Amino acid sequence: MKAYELVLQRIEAEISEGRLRIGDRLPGERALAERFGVSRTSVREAIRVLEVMGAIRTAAGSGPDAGAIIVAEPRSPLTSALRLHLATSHLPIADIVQTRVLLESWAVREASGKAGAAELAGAERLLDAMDDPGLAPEQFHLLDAEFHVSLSALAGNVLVSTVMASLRDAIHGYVMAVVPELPDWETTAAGLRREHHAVLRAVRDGDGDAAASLVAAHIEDFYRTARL
Amino acid sequence: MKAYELVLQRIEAEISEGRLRIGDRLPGERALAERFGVSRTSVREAIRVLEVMGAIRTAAGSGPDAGAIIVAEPRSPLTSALRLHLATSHLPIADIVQTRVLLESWAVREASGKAGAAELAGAERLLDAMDDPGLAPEQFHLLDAEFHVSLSALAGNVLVSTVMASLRDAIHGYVMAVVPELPDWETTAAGLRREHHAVLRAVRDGDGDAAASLVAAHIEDFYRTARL
DNA sequence: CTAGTGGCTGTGGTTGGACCACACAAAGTA
DNA sequence: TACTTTGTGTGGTCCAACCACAGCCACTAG
Repeated sequence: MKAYELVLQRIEAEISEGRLRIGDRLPGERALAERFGVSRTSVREAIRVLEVMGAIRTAAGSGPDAGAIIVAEPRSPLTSALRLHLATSHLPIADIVQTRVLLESWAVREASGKAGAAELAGAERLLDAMDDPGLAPEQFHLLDAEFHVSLSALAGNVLVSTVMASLRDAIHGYVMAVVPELPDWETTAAGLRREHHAVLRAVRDGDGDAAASLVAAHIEDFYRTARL
Repeated sequence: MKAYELVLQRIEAEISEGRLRIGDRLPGERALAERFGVSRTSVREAIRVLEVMGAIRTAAGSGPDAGAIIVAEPRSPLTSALRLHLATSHLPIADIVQTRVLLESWAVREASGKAGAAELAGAERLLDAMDDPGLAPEQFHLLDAEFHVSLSALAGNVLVSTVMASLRDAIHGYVMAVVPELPDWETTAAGLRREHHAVLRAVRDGDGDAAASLVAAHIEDFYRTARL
């Protein structure tokens, strides 16, 4: 077994057994190297891996925020992995869109009637912000992504909403590359706004079936228009 | 920007632009270090990350299989990330089960009628192997996992089947830990076998709705029995 | 002539040591 | 009291070696 794998295993075990919890600080790299009987380099490789996996956050310097701190950021590793495998062309964009439709329509159906006014407030605020007619496409899409993610979060499934967010992040670049090609951005945006409001209304009214089919059509329409 | 991030970015860009394709070999670590103007250490950290992300495979020695080779193994990073975040207790098992039900019932519905005899042959062979009454629980569950994954693959969505496989892998340890607690393994196994055959039959007959509800009940039943 | 053997070479894997930039904390100073 | 300086511990980076490994190749014993 490689040295960094050993370190990885040991640290993961400590997290698993609850000896390390979120917010805790790992010992310094030099201390870990000594404890595990490996070089600091190997410890660093393990730390790197944990960092890109979203399990820890590192910062130099001293003080309470310095060092390697246990966090739970499941979104970033999913996003990176998706982006990377999208790049190898072994993961068709069509599959991503299909998965989005699947997850998101399930989420809004699940959320319908279940989500109270307080939970819906965040989504409404995003829609309000998107109503600004002077918004640049880039800003619009960032808000759009946030809206869809917050909608998915209403279903209360951490995994689903995390995957949703990662899917959005991973294809964001592709979407933005295609926006300038659109024949009429203003018209497209107006349609998107209208559809967003309709979806949110269905969720608020507790009409799960309507919300699901609306959101599915909304997503599929956009990708058809964008020819992705 | 950190040095290893720069290396990561450059290599990812080369993959993205098609200059590096699956099966290609990366230049040696020493050569990359010189090309990017960083130390070999930083190159190695980037390589490590790409490795755990399932984008490359490394091997020492010489010959055609040695060095860092571009691969596409999207399953392993998802599995590791899930396992890791499962360990931090910020990802409830219930969410994973719910997601499994969601994805898998969609997959079998999609596959119903679409999958031909050739595609179904693999799944049937697995069920035959699971009919062996002397099978140990561990072996049974490995075959079980394979069956569910091959079932999901029938829908033809790479992302969905990959996520499915990762979900199974990530919770495999939890499942195996609970099997010895079951009051009567043989009875449980018999039920699982029966349900598997029923699901496969529905898929073969093109009855998507039946297949979806059968597989959903199958999964939920098992986790209820296992009290996970 | 063939089969085996040993060294050569290039690969990733690992180590120890050195230095840097950073950020806070504490001691010193106006 | 308020500011400045110094100290200390953190991660970030680099370097120069050495190891283990695996293929390749020339040499040698049969």
